[in-house]
Amino acid sequence: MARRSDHSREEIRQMALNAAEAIVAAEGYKGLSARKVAGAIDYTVGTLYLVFENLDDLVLQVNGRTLDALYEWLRARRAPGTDSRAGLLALADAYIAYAETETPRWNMLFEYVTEQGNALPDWYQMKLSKVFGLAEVALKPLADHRSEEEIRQAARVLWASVHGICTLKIRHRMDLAGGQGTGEMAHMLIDNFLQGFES
Amino acid sequence: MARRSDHSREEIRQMALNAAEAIVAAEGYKGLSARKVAGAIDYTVGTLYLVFENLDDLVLQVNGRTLDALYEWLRARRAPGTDSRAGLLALADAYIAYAETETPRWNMLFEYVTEQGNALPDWYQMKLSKVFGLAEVALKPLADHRSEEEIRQAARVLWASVHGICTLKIRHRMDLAGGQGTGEMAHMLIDNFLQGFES
DNA sequence: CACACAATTGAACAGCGTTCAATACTCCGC
DNA sequence: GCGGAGTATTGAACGCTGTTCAATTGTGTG
Repeated sequence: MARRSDHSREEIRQMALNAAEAIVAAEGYKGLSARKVAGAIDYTVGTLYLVFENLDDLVLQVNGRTLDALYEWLRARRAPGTDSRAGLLALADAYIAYAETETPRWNMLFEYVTEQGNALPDWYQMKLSKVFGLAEVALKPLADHRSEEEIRQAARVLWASVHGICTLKIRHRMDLAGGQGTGEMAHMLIDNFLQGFES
Repeated sequence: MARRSDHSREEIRQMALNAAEAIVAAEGYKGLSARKVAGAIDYTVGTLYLVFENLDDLVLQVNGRTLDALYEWLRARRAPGTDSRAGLLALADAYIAYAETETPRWNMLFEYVTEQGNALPDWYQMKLSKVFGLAEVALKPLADHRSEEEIRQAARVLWASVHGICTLKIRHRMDLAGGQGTGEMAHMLIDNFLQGFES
């Protein structure tokens, strides 16, 4: 076996990330293991640890790719040239659709918790703010009487709120009698929030 | 050893739940293990499996107690006899304070995911809606021109939203430059939402 | 006092993340 | 073409995990 040199370190990295994504999609976050990923790309665990610091590092890098995919998904679905309200509703619907379509992958985005409350790496924060940026842009049309900073803050509040609705629904923390759907809740949120924010 | 009969099954259950809570508080969700819990109450793993179906069952029951504790925490901190806005702000602040004070315990509440998208047991849903009910009560003073159902929905939307803000902050998904604090974000949310909801 | 019953144990199994000495290979200089 | 240097790769090993269940031990009853 050893030293086949068939793949560069970067190729192995990409193969491993692909394999990890497939495993997560098929078996969920908990189904992921170093031996499974290694087996799927025809290498052994040892090789994986040459390319990744540890399994958390691998998960973080998969999450990085998920953030990229999420950004593209949202960008492709935003409502162009419409008013703020419609733009935000489209964005919220797209986010919800992503979470429901790619649930295990989306779940992993938040199940990964840094130990000891350490911050996430810079490149990860950048990808996150790129996603948040979409909400800021959608809110911009209201910018005439609100400061740049206020818009940024409102965008983050809305984003976090839609995310919360999404989370509780998908994790079955809102399976209550007479409950609304995720989309309805997000619309109710945005409609009422914007009435306050516009005035 | 065997059959000491020192403790009833229910006593063992309570002792195990206490021990589990202490372990989670000290080492976090990932630090929890059957052997650790068993060791802490001077029994062996086998006994644990007489009392709990499996470790997920134990986690679920710890979460049940956490929901009870959270309910009491919130109830003790709500602002009595004030208007809706103040009441909701107090509730949000209390929720945020609980999450920040009892972070590992609060985290476990949502890190536990049912496999295959199965719903959570009824007794768990009951505890959840009891907590949500606090927001409904706080919103009630606006009930004159809104239906009971609308209030229920708005309460859940607000709850999920505050939860979302809390989650992203605590999991470091909003450590962005110039970011506001959790409380400020929740206040911005409630203030703007209520302006829309009241009108 | 012995028997039956049930509470309790702890070894066993398969799998986990992680490490690292040993191996197998490739490439370079001769 | 051959030997040696160096590195990519392996896979066994360690201590941990959840879970099961035959074996053991203590208690209460007849």
